[in-house]
Amino acid sequence: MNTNKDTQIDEEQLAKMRHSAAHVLAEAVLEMFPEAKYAIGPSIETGFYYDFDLPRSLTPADLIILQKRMKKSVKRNVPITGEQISKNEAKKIFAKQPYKLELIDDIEGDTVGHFMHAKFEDLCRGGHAASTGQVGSFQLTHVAGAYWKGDEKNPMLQRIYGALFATQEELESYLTAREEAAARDHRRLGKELDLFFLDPISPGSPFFLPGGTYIYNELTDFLRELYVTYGYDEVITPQLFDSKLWKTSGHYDNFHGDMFLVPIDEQEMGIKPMNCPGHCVLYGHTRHSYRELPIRLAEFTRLHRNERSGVLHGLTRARSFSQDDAHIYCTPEQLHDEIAKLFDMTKEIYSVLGLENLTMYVATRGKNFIGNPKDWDVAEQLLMDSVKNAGFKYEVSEAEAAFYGPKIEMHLKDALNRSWQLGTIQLDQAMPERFNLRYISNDGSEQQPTMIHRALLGSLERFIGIYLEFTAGKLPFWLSPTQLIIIPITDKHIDYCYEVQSEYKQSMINAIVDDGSERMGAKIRNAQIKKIPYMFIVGDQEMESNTVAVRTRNGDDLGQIKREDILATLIQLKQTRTIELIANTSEKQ
RNA sequence: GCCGGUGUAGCUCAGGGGUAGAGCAGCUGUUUCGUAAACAGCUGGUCGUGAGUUCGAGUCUCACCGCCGGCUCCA
Repeated sequence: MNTNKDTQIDEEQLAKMRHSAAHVLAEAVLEMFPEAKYAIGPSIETGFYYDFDLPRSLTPADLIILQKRMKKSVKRNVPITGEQISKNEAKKIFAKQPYKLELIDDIEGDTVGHFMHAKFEDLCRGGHAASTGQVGSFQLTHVAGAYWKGDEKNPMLQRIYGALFATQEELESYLTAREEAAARDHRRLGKELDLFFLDPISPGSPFFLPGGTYIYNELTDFLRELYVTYGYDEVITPQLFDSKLWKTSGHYDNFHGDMFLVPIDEQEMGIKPMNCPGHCVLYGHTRHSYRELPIRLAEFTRLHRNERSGVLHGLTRARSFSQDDAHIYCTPEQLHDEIAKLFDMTKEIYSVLGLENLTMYVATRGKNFIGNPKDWDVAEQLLMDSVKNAGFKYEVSEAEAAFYGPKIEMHLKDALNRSWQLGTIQLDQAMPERFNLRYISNDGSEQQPTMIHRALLGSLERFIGIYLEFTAGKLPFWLSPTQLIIIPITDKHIDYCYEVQSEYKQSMINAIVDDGSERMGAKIRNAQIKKIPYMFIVGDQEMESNTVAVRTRNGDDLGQIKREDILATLIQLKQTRTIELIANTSEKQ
């Protein structure tokens, strides 16, 4: 039930409230620091922020003070008014505000918006609540550094973030949800479930424990099955290449800062950040007929990128990672169908994983690019048509393409609503040109193939990270490192447990026996914490009737089930890669 | 890389100039139990690293490293 039915707040109104709260925040900051320089303060998805140039760094205590001052301003409930004024007039008003002066010059036209409430005035395009009393419920959350105009060459300002919602209830539920999201953080789950860890001895390079490795291998097994049906050939290429290769590919000029370069004897070599140049060498190693095309080369080997220290983030942003990478070499005529197949494959993969909420972006040519602009235009249009034909909605991200071609990006959000790019499909005419790749056409002439770079899950590390957050660690049966734990009620049931376990091992289901001296309740609790999909409880009754008592990690008690029946069910669950656990097998019979 | 925060046992954290602590985990016993924590004992730390201040430094200063939140950059 909506408690405020008289005041249904839509997104637009909410944005106005958030933007107004930013003004109230700036007012409070200026009261506290009269010499403060203020920059910009927009509304964002869950609230607002405002950037300031201040004489000292803010502390958490400052936020409490600022919030109190803001609440006072809200209580005074003064009207927020605005008007258009001439740029000259505005420059007088903001004479001591360098950031505002710069913004005035940036704005097109002769006039700018001038908004004020009480004594506070701001340069602003508008969109406000009527008064400070109508900004909703908010809380200042944190301070962070942010470059002026988002450019790292500019000075760094202090950005104060606030959460804001129409009602106190919504604000509180947002703040609670944020706290709960921490429990789904893949870095935390990685520790709790013994999947992986990171050690300062190699920053940004995860150690995969047996459990994490199991997930990784199950994913690649799944992809390899699809590679058979979709006609891919898996290859393995070197890790380390003479810098000549990176100069040919263009990486040396465009990706230099992100590469690990090492001197070896008299030459410089580079550890591969991508597989494409190696695949081009492999393609160019032999002559190809048009009859062989498309050639689809897949590779899972490790890539290394020298990510700047401040951006590393668990599995989702690592220096060492691998991709479900492949490069497709085809004729221009085949391009359209190849891309359509890629979307079929994408849909197949993501539907098995239960991820239906991919956001697609088409990224267009940026400042750094190789090749000619006309080819880019054609390629960009082809991608937009293809993604539409595949039934996906998409957005355009201007100037976000890789340097060698436009791309489709598939994004998903993590537990804290941060968006990450997973899969990508990229078109490339430039690299075949640079590597002088050819195929013999049906008229005997040499032609240049088109190249598609594609990774559908993207980085496997990043994917595993995001997927852990999506599932809160309750992985589907087939991806669970431990699928089944068998719990004896007393020691005399242990032999029977091991007997059951050996059946499962033979069927390639990962079952363990908890033969410790704890009580059954404690063992169940531990299994629950480890999010093991199934628990079999075994006591006298089960031994006598040749059954096991089945319980799921969701707390469902399925009762006693014949050993052969539940085994068949679980084998099927694994083979079909079913996402949900079977809550009650009796319904099936 | 930049701004801010932070670093004490495997994990979560207390201790803020004067003998390094708790819970959980681990180990050893005891307990043999029917669906989310049995009991007892024991082990475990160059307090991120290095300098400095001090009679004395987890504690104060500085530098470096890692991590966390942003910014920038990207799968």
